[in-house]
Amino acid sequence: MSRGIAIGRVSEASGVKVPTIRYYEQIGLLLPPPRTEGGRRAYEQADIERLSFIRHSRELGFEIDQIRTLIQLQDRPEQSCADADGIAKARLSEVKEKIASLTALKAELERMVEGCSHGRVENCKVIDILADHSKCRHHQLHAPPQGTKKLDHGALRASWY
Amino acid sequence: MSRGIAIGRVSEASGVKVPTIRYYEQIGLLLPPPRTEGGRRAYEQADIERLSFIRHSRELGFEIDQIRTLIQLQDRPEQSCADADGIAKARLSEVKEKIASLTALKAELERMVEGCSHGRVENCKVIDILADHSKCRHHQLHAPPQGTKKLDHGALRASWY
DNA sequence: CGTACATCCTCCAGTGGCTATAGGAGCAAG
DNA sequence: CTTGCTCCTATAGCCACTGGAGGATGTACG
Repeated sequence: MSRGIAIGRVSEASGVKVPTIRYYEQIGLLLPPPRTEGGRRAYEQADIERLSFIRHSRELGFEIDQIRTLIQLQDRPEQSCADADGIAKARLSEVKEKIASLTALKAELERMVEGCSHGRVENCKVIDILADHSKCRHHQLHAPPQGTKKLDHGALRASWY
Repeated sequence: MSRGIAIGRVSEASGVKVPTIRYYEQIGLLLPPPRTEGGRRAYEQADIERLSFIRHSRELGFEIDQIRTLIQLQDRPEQSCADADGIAKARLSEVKEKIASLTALKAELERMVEGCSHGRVENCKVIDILADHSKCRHHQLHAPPQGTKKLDHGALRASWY
């Protein structure tokens, strides 16, 4: 019995949801495992570890393509780790930038909320500041992170924060 | 001559790209303007102001649906601004949470980068920490923001940061 | 008046990283 | 043998846009 671990167990053990595991296989991030006679995926312990690696990387905000590179590096332990270091450093400066942006954002939102007289909309600081950009202080907040080609196409996305 | 402002001018003046303006019209965020004989959109100054409002709101990370509500409020100046205040406060606590998450993330990335011996992958702290989740410190980092229905479906999205 | 060129139009497909649903098959326990 | 759980594939949807094809319109200049 149990030649291979079922996808549900792998999901539980790795913390990656079942459809996400199948998705990772589809995009070539995870090797297709052998199947049982009935056609079900039969994984091994190593797959759980790989998925944990992927999950942790995603939690740290690395993109799928970067994770692909990191996995390749992991599979060649005799290589230089300069690339891995570079990826991590790039991510670190992204994170620093985002913290800076969000901190400026926080200041402005606080200004809005504190200035709200809790009366009617006509005197509301929240609406006021939104309507008149000149009343705000973060004019240069939104330069997209330098050196990212992938995010360029989504200039104003809320999710950028 | 110039009965109405062309979409290109509006785009320039508001800072919202042309296709995005058409998209906003499509999803009902912006009223369809009258057209010229040739079928081109003819805007007024008020549209530029509305688009500036939208852009600024997006920059502050508000979602389209929230902006819809904010616009409705703006159009009824005699109403209470409690709703606007609520939206801004909700956004503020999201931002605070994200700053906290990112700060934890930054700490872990710094630990990875500092620990890197700049040698081979087999001794690389970066790969090491990614592979073994127990070696990291942010286990409880990623509870999705409470009270957001819209973001629930993207649990691990990198863009969340 | 003709022509070159900028700007506009609609429609549709693609982005990232999944998530959800439909419609079915496999499999162990009672 | 039936109940109920897990699994399978395939497809569509999410957000907030962005980009391109292929064509129409408007304007500046000769």
